[in-house]
Amino acid sequence: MPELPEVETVRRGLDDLIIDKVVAQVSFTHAKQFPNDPQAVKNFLIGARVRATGRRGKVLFIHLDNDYSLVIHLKMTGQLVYIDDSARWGGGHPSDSLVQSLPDKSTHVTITFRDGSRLYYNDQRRFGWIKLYSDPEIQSIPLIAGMGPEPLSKLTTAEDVMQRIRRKKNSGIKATLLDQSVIAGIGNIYADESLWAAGIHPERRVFTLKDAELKTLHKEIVQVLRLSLDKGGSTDKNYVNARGQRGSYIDFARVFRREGAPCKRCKNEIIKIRVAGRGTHICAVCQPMSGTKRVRKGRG
DNA sequence: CACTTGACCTGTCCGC
DNA sequence: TGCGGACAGGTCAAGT
Repeated sequence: MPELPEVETVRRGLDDLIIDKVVAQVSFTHAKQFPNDPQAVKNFLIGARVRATGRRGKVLFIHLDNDYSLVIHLKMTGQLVYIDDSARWGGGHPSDSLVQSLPDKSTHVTITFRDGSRLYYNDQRRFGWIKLYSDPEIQSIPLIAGMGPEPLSKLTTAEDVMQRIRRKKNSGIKATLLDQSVIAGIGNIYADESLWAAGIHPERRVFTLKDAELKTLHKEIVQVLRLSLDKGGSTDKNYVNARGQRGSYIDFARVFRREGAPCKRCKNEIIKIRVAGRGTHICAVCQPMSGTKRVRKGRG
């Protein structure tokens, strides 16, 4: 489930790998994954040069030199993997097996560049998509237009984030964190991780949260996203970066997928419950519904 | 209007 | 060993 750290890791990889490449050819298996007018693809994608990469929340951009961009959402199982001859024959890193085996049956879009290198879009469950937009159109994509602030941007203040969360007064705090219009880029993993770190039960209604709790939550969101970025994101099952390599944040996770294991703060057993329709991992001692529990610094 | 639930998909795991 | 069903979760549409 690529969230902000995973998408940003892919973006950084692409930025090293595909800038200045010229698109020569595009193929796809399902129009739902690549829902583009063939004429627009022919006119504005084929022959275009990659100018820059970008990201907004969990949405990835490949900006072309003609004021068009590929807009990409990996959703749950999407991968963007770049392969050239040096990766195929010279790599030597642990992801070689994946690199060697592409394309495979999960490859739904293949972009071939003029130098023969390729960008594969793989998506086991086919929830994600790649779409060509003119740059002005991007702003009118509802998801983009309504998206909340970037949590890691220096321009985003704790006060702004807290105020946006407060507007969802009757919602549960986890549902609020997952709402991309409140804050961009958080998904199930980092919602659970940051709520544990802040000592807040995911079912707490927003109006019950004290300012100090929201302030701590904001701080922990920033820290957990930064840590994950540092670890190259989380690979649960599918996620890999643009070179086909896995991320290692899961090894550092405090609650996510740790049900049955001891809480790293109080040794109580981590349990899995269902909140906002999602599997949710908590320490019921550190994250009480009452919200009166004082959270000490974890060494997590 | 505010908020919650179901649909979209397919691979994996569990119980029988 | 095979099979049905639950489960995984980001976003949008539909429902309460």
